[in-house]
Parts: sequence; structure tokens; C-alpha cells
Amino acid sequence: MRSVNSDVAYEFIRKRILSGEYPPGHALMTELLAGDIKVSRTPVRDALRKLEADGLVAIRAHVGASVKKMELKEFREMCDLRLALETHAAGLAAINRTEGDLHEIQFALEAMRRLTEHYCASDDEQPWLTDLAREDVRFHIAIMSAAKNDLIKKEILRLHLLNRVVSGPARTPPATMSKAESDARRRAVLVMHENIYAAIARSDAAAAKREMEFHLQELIDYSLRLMARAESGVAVRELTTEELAYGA
Amino acid sequence: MRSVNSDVAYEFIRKRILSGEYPPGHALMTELLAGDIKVSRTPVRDALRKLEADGLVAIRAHVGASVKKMELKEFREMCDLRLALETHAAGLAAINRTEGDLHEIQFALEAMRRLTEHYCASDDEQPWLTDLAREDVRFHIAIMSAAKNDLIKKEILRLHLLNRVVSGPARTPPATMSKAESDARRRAVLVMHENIYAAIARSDAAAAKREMEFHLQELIDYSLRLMARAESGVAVRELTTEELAYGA
DNA sequence: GTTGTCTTATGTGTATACAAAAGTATTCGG
DNA sequence: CCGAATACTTTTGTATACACATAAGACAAC
Repeated sequence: MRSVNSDVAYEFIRKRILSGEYPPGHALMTELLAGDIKVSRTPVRDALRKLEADGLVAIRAHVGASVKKMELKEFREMCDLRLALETHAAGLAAINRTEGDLHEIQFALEAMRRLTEHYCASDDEQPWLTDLAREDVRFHIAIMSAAKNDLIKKEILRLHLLNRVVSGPARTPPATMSKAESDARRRAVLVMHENIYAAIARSDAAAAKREMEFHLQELIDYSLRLMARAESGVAVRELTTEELAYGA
Repeated sequence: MRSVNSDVAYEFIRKRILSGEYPPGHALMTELLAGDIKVSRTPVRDALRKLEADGLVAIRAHVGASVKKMELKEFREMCDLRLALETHAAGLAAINRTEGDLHEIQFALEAMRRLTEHYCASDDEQPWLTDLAREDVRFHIAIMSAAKNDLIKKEILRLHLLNRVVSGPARTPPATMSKAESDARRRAVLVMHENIYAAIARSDAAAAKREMEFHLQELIDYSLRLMARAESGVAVRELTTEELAYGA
């Protein structure tokens, strides 16, 4: 069933967008891609259409396709959409979870706890962060799965990926944050996750929704602060370039 | 900008799906459609891909495209997704609404009130129903617009259309419901709308969400009952056919 | 009479060639 | 020296021809 070149092209391009090799705004020209993938333009166009549906690519008629690039307003709207869905999913998870789901969530939670402690005790930063992030998404995915609604799960996963891509520039390490601040933040995240887990464990839908909403709102505020800073940073950089040209 | 045949094909097919001319399950063959629209297969394939993204069409490799057909489980999941989004939107509307938005909502509400009264007083059914349904969606759309989140609005609209298509067989007139029951139901809907409006008017986000959730849950339960009945009806019809073959 | 396989036909997936539109560079006039 | 109009280049959109997968039908064997 994988004898479909469209799917090959789709995976090829999607992978490079998610890895950051094709950053937001990067032009996706069909002939070029067709050459790289060694298929014709037709399946490449098909793949781009599918990626557009995923929200990862923007296509303008007679102009071409490019990796999706969001301005702040759209990003905020996307975050809010995610908030609505994940909050609802948390409520569903509290109702529909099985014991197995619960263990899955707990597993991710305990991995995060271990990593958080390990990190706060040591000094090196980078390697642990990716692990921590992985367990973080594992936690959220486990909750979505426990909600027993594949449609909502798929939509949330879509938004997670989209978020990862478009907030690429803002994903740069904080750098402006002290270690004490980072540690405090990480511990706070852990506490929020524990609260969410507890609510789901005792099948308290209202509390699960409340805790999840609180957690995500905090996360979103944080992301938006980072993004706003990154955007103003870009603006400053552009001004500097202009000034240089002006000075030369 | 309408020099793009893909868009022509897209509108052409989409229109017929929404009108019911192409019912759920109906095969969509590229060559045939291309002939009808008087373009080649290429833009038709593009259009089908876009419709697939909208959820209106299902495409299987090497088999072809057909108008989306949902089984009960998926339909329930979709309803739940819609519940999550519209409930959230109602909360946002209570916060972000302007006076203009409020008037828009009120306008639709009053039109519904008038039609409901007019209908309950008379005996003829059909012509008023479409008007009532139109004002109903106008009411919901006005709320989504007041929420000031285009992404969520677009997604809800998508689900509304999808709902209209896949519940096509269940959209048949109740017939099993007495006039008194129908009237009571319509009045109940009106009351719920009034409660939602009141909550949004006094900027009470929690109440708006609560009232919207109640309203939609009721609507969904009703739809699911209809659909379950329609599905069992189809099952009976198939059994009958089999029995006829058996008897012959 | 039923089942299994083979053939055939229809329709999709893909490649390629052509047309048209957008953006870019160039040239001509002021 | 600058601006605007024009020609050109690049890349998309579309049509068509071909290859291939799936499904349906016929035929033979059991």
C-alpha cells in the first residue's frame, strides 16, 4: 500500500519541516523538491496539498508553497484552540480512563519527576531538556489517549506539531533566565502535572479540566512572552540592518 | 484570482455535496467529474484533496474518492469535538463581545422567537422549519464571531457543514413526533438560546459556557437518537431485502 | 452448485509537455 | 540620475498520455 509516491513525498517534506531543515517561510518549489525526491511534480503537489491541510504549509495560487509562518495574532488563536481541546480532553480522560491509561500517565509523570530532580541537582542543561520535553509530550499524549476520542486526539496532535514548527524562532534557549528561575519553573510544571494526574485518577472531570486549563494558560503565556520577545528581537535586528545600510 | 480551475472544481463538487445531490457514500470519479466541470482530471484531483481536508470526502489510494460516510462512533466523536469548541467559543464571546456583536446575536434570537411563536400557533410545518434552522445557525455563527477567534470559528463552521452532510439520512423529518412534542422541543431550544444570550450579555463567561454546553449536549443527544434510529432502520431494510431473497 | 483462479476492464497514480501568471531585470524616456 | 514601461525568466497551473492496481466477470475444476 506504500506504492504511492504522494505519500513518499509527503513524508519527505513533512520530516524536513518538523526537523527545522525547512524553516518557516522557506519556499517549497515543486520542481526542486521533485528532483530531490526523484519523483515528478504531480505527487509533490499532492503532498503539498496534504501538508497545507495539516497547517504546516501555506499555498498561494500562482505564487507557490512555503512553510507556514504565523504572526502573533494567529499564534494566539491557535494556542487558544489548543487550550479548548486539551482542557476538554482532560475532562473526558477523567471519565473514560482505564487503569491502563492511568498507569501510562503515571509512568510519564514519574519520568518527568526523576528528570526534573536530576536536572535541578546538576549544572549541565542541554541534554536533559530534550528528555524532559519528550516526557512532557508523553504525559499529554497519554491523557489524550485516555480521553477515548480519536478525532480530538488527532486534532491536538496536529496543533502540537504546528506549534513546534511555527514557534521555531522562539524555541531558542531562554538565556535571559537564571538557573534558579528555570528550576522554579520546571518544578511548577511538575506540580501542575501532578494535580492534573490526581484529578484524573479520582475521576474528577471538573477538577481535571480546571487544572489542565490552568497549566496550559501558564504555558501559553510563557510561549507568548518568548514569541513577543523574539519578534521584537527580529524587528530590532532589521532596524540594525537598515541602519548599517544607512551608515554605509 | 478566480483564474484557478481547481477552485472552480472545488466549489462545483462541494456545492453538490452540501445540497445532497451527492449523498454520503456516492463515488466521485475524476474523469466523470472532469467531464461535467469541463476541466481536466488534474484540478479535479486537487479539489478532491481539499474536500478531503474539509472532511467532506474520503479518498483511498487506487480505489477512488467518495462522499464521506460516518459510522456512529465517529459521529459521536465529531459531536463531542464540536461541543468542546462551541462551549469554549461561548465563553470567549462573553468576554470579547462588542455591543455590535450583542445586537447581532439578539437579532437572530428575536427572529427565532417570532418564528417559533408563529409556528406553534399554526399548523403547516415545512416552510417555517428552514427559516427557523437558518436563524438557529445565524445565532450560533454570531456567537462564534463575537468570540474573536477566526481559527476556532473556521473549525466550528467546518464541523457544522460536515454535520449537515453526514447526518443527511437522519435529517429526514421526525414523523414519529407529535406536534405537541415538536412545539415543546422548539420552545425549549428558544429558552436555552435566551439563557446563552443573557449570559453573554452580562459578560458571564462561566455561565455562557455552562448554558452552551447544556444546549449542545441536548442537541447532540437528540441527533444521536435520530441517527441510531435511522441506522437501525437501514439495518431492518437490509434484513428485509435478505429475507426477500431468501423467500424467493 | 460452488469455489477458486485467471482474464479483462475501468479508474487511479504518475510523468511530461504546454500555457499562463507572477516577479525580475532591462531599457528607454524624462 | 531616476522612474516607468516592457521584455524576459522562473515557476506555477493544466492537459494529456501512459503505467499500474483494483475489482468484476468468466471460465474451469472440484
